[in-house]
Amino acid sequence: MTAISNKVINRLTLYHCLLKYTCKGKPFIASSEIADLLDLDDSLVRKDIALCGVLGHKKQGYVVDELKKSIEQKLGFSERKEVFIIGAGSLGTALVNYADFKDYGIDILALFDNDPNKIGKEIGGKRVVSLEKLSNLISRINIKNIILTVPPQAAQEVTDYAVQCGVRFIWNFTPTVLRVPKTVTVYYENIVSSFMQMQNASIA
Amino acid sequence: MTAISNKVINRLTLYHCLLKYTCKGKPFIASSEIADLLDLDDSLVRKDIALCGVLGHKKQGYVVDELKKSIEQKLGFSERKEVFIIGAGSLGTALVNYADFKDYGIDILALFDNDPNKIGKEIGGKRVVSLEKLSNLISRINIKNIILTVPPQAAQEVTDYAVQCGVRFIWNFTPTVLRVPKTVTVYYENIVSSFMQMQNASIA
DNA sequence: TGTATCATGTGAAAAAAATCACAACAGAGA
DNA sequence: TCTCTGTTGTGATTTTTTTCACATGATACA
Repeated sequence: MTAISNKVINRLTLYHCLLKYTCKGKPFIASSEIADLLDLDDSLVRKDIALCGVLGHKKQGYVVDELKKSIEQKLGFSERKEVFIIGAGSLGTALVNYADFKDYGIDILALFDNDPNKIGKEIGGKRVVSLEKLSNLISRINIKNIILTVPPQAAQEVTDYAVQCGVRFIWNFTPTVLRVPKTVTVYYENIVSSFMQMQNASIA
Repeated sequence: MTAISNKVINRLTLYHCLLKYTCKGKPFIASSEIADLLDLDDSLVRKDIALCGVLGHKKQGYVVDELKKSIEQKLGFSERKEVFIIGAGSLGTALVNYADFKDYGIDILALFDNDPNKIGKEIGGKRVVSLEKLSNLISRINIKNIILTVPPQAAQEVTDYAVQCGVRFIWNFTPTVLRVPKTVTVYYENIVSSFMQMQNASIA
């Protein structure tokens, strides 16, 4: 089981979306179809698929259902991943409501916030809890992942606290760079950068 | 003016966040500081910075203010980019409220939706407009960019319509792959993939 | 049954990205 | 003033990623 690069993860996830929504009902799909839709080289698609251990069929392509399941397995979609959201603002709310998360095993347990008007209420069926309780809850149910959707000014402070509480992975939706110990992984969901990359595509 | 790769754009944007929030007040910053915070090689940081045409100072590093401005210029943060959001659900709402967009020149003009309960209302200070009016508005004010935040089931249909209306760039927040003509660019904001990449970091 | 076709699977080559290594030299401090 | 240090800037190397090219062989169809 070789490690697989982020680029491959990204593409496999897109193939999976494609199989899930675009190819509904089709029994087979060719690498060239996937490649055309995503503007990739077809041999690259085949190599990605090979990493999932799926074999295609000459003159037919890949079995959609099998390929979809193999991607799910390879990327661990069916393993349950419990997550807390810190910051019950509109982005936190949007993520709680992101319906597809459950198909990927991403299970949001609760939201945390400091705002007394929000604490105790429910958003998207999940309870909003006082940030003070984070420490307690993390140790009790051993949560490793948090989604950070607080205002940028508060990001580092909240991060320090979360790290102290034992968090291991921080999915950072704030436009800030976080100072964390080496044992903690920050993944930057750099929304603005995405936009710039999109615009760049016009030149490239 | 050489074209610059998406990876570089991504990193430069992060450097910019860092300069904006983390380094407030400091006059200088060394490539090694940036590298440490972002877990990169310092020579890579220097090469990225060189692409912006900024020169550093021996034994001191880069002038924070100058570097920040140069990144803004290189990535075109100050050029105004007008955008429509299609889909006034919770994700659309979150993006309208994303305060930092304006610092990057991203200007959301309006939201579009089919829901009669939403049409005519305001979200985050922007008007929600009937999707039917998209064609008209696009041709009148020549909008090129849309943010797509509709439910995945509706994504392709709305995309077809938007393309027909003359849209050039689609920032796709839905977990779907879109069929578009070669003249249209889709940028996939593959939220789930980000999470998987984050988890992957534990192994890598 | 035979043949032509078309999609796979994969080595080899090319391109892109990152790392290494170090000369240069400005600045700090004795 | 002199020396030492720390940081830049960059050429060379390595690693990673992508593309190219094509042999293989299953399938459709006559």
